[in-house]
Amino acid sequence: MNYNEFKYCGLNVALGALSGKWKPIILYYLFHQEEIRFTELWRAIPKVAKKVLLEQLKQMEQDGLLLREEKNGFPPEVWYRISEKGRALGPALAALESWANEYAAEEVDLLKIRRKVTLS
Amino acid sequence: MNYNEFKYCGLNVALGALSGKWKPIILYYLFHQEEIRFTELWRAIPKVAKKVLLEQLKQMEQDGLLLREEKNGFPPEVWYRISEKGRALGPALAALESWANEYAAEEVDLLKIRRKVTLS
DNA sequence: CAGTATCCGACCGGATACTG
DNA sequence: CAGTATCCGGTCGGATACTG
Repeated sequence: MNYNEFKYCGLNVALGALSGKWKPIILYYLFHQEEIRFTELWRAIPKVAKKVLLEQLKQMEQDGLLLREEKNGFPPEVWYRISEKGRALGPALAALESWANEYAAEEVDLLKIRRKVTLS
Repeated sequence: MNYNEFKYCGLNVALGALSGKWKPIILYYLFHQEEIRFTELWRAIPKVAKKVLLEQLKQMEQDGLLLREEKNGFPPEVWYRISEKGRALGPALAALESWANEYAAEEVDLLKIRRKVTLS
């Protein structure tokens, strides 16, 4: 595999779909809650700006990780749920987590972490 | 698991260690090449600035993903190789890759992707 | 050859106010 | 309530020149 092949390889696609400050925690709630309303999710995650949360949800929807259901009416009511594609990420996420638990047991203050996962 | 626990969970640690534009491709070479010299790696990855490549290698070394061996003398000669901890990421990376191959078969132009994976 | 020092642009995430 | 519009600051990555 040379560089040009690598650019398109699946690993980068997967990491790209996970790239976003709040996506892991969003996935966590979607995995454990079957269906969650926007404001509920927003309140569950303190310190995230509404705009940013919406951006990341939109990206995840475009990537097919979650489903967005809008129940029309007023006031608006939007529910998010994990998609099949998103749920299929479960094993990979579990593998990452168990790796960290085995090899990086020390807690890390993630408030200080700020590294792109982006690709080229 | 509430928000504060989540901040420290293993998934975020793992994604943090993978967060960096060139880390996946660096890992690729380390997985397949046993030992690789800096310039060789640099030449293998076109379009990456030497400074940036060094930064990411240093982060990966600090995270314990790779080992850096400096053979003193002149000219300097530095070899990088995967560590045990780094190699242990293999299954998780393979899981991500197979997920992408199954669910995101369409190729994506990664040159256009630029999303942080960062955490909070 | 490996690494450092600068400078810079782009982008991401944060804060706030506003709309339908 | 869900979403948009602005504005802003920090940080990451890119380019280049330089050093030991």
